[in-house]
Amino acid sequence: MFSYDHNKSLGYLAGLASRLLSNMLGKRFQAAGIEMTAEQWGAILLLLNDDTMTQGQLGERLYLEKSSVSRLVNGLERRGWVVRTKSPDDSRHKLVSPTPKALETAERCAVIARAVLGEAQRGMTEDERLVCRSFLSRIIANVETLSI
Amino acid sequence: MFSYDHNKSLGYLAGLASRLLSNMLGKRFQAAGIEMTAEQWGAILLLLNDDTMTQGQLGERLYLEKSSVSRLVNGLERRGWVVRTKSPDDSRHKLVSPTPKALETAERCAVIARAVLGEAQRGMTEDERLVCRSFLSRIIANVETLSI
DNA sequence: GCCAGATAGTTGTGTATACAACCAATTCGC
DNA sequence: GCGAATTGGTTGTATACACAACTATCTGGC
Repeated sequence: MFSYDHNKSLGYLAGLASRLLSNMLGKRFQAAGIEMTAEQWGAILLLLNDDTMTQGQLGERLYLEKSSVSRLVNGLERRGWVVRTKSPDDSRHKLVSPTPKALETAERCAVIARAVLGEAQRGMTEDERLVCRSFLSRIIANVETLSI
Repeated sequence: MFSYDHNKSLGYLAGLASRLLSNMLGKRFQAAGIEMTAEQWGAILLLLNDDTMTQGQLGERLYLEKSSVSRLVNGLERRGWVVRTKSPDDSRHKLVSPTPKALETAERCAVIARAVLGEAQRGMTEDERLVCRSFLSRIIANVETLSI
């Protein structure tokens, strides 16, 4: 007989957890009147930390293909959370910078995101959180090294 | 100043890990001449274990919205891996059953999937794997209980 | 029995993502 | 310096997903 314990597979569980978390975060944002998706939230956080980066750098940090970054930034720009400018050094680069409006919105999002993460991880010890974070980080590093 | 350690966030790491794993799995399938996506693989595994289920049951197991299941099954049907029949008991239900071709393909996919998972988790102890699996399972259970 | 409400699935639409093909700008080999 | 290769971004296309609106079927209250 065929057997494969997919339900126990790390990939399956990680995908499920992240999908459910993203959905919940998006719905909570929406319920608070904030038109931000979970993915936009991830990008805004990077931009508020590093202030300005090129789309390529954003893609490296988010592990996104450049076309995905392009469309992601379109959404952020449309909502007025970032501005796109051509780099004076290399006019191929587009510099993406967060606006004051992004900061203001992110303050409210952070409260919601912390709450969701906290509720999702309730009952877990700090030690477990650390093991899991480290595990996932190493998975990411390992998969990056794999070739097709 | 604004600060939020998103890079350390479980949701971020889990999303990244699962996305990279899905991409790699899909590419490996493709390289082996198998036209199966990671998502189809997840569904096929469930169907080969339980033989026949309704789309609703499939959605419950995969945590997918019914419209997503509908389109997922479309893809599986198109490739001849499942057949859809109306349930005789309740003609609203569509029964989804795997075909012999699905079993044959899955045997080959399982080898690839085990290899990818193994490579992704290399260097990790069995104990860490267990902690992480349990952690993610509890995250999923917790998020399910949350209300908007 | 019948009609209102519930349930299963499909289709329309919008977002997220990858890959391929393309354009524009830069850099490198010579 | 100039043409070729490289790099950064955009657009076209395809898959994956959610939500809303719809259809068809079933169930329960009466």
